Amino acid sequence: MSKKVKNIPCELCLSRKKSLLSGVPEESLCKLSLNKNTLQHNKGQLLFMEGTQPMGLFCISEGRVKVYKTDDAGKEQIIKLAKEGDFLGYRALLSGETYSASASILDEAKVCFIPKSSFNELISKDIDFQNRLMQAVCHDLGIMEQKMADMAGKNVRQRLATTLLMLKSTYGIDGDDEVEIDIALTREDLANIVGTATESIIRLLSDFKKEGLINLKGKKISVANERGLAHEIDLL
Amino acid sequence: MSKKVKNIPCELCLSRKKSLLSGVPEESLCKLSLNKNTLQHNKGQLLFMEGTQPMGLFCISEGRVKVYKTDDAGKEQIIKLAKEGDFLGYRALLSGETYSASASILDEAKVCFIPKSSFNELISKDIDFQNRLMQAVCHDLGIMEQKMADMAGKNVRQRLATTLLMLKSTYGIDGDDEVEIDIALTREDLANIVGTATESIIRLLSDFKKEGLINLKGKKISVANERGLAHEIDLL
DNA sequence: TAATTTCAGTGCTCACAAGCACAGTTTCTA
DNA sequence: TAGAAACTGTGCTTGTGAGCACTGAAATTA
Repeated sequence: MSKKVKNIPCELCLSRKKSLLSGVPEESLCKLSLNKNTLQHNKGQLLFMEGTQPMGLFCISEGRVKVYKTDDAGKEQIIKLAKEGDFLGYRALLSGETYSASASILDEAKVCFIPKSSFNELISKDIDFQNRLMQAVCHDLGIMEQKMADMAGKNVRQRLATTLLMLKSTYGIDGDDEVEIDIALTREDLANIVGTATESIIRLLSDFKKEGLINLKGKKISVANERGLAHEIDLL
Repeated sequence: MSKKVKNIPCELCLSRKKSLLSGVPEESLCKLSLNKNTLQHNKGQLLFMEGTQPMGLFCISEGRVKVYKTDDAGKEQIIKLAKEGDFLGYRALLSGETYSASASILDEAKVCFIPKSSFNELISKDIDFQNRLMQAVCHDLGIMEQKMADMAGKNVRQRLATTLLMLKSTYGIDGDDEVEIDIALTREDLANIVGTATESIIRLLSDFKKEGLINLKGKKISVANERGLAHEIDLL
């Protein structure tokens, strides 16, 4: 279940430094803090649902969230993963459309909800913030174009290698001679990122392990040979 | 080849009504007209290339343009098609990155080039324009997310049907009992939109024709049964 | 801690779609 | 307008990856 917890003031939030709010003056942050709500969510909890109207913006203070579309057949495609400091739901808010995807919690998370009006006020008053926001949206668009092209042009093996490298650089914890990917994803989640069947992911992960590219300890995946994985992507 | 032609003043341009410039006051438009250049391009001409630095914005006055990424193997994936009134290159300009794709002319076209400085001035002086721009970018992001999910979740037949319906609604000319798709695409272009091999497109088009969904007259494709095509997409 | 559910892993089969080779057609262009 | 080049169309073969059925392991929950 989700429950309301004591608000984490934006001006004191550690995740803020990683977010688009990092350059916003303290005065504006305090104002934001007054109007927002911090909620604690459990694993599996739905944050928002495809097709519904956005009422505000979500800012992740702690934990991980997956954003996904569900097709007519019920299969989900994960659009992106979000972590502490990330904004969610701004696309729908800014385009004036309904949510084009759903979001749900991957592990226990604290998420702040900023009402639409407060967000709009921040945008209109802070030109710098608005510019950074525009920059971020345009960057995201570039990422998404690349993902689209990858889906069309790369095979499952190449896409899995791409995904593992992305996960490593975002959620990697450096170990002795390997980097552990620290995010709670099932094989099914991984399949829904890569855009393939769960069985294919399982088989390919075990191939990668045999080839010394990765290591598997239960759900935990570690990258053992980054260059090798990168090599899988371009030339095969 | 590309050659410079007499500038089409923005305030008089017929394509402007369809563009993001439609709400911009005449005074700003005149200023824009003074600093821009109108160029006439032939089929095949490159407008900009992946990886290069954007120097300004392209606005299509006449004709059609394809925007595409080229992968390591040399295969191109068409990201989007642009027509009169569409802006090109704003993503790179606004994110401060290099072009993430190339653009080339599909048939004879007139394209205006607006230098970066003029575009930035317009943005900073016209809040309404900036808001519409943000809205447009966010909308594009939603489109691209959907395309990514389609690539992952739909088969080639479904994706071709989706593409044909999109082309119909954008480039369709109503005929007696069918709608002609009025854009000069080769079967290879179509394959590069759908994300498949040229042979597959050829075979599927001929299947669709046999099934009475479309008609083919040389390069021209006409949609004969829109509902039938739509039915191909969701339930199969 | 037993029972239930969810998740990981494996073998097997089959179909979609890619790729090659080649023939015929249309469109450039010299 | 003749020749070249680009594009369309068809047959054939092959491999990737999806889907099903099932076993075993791990994680929840009563």
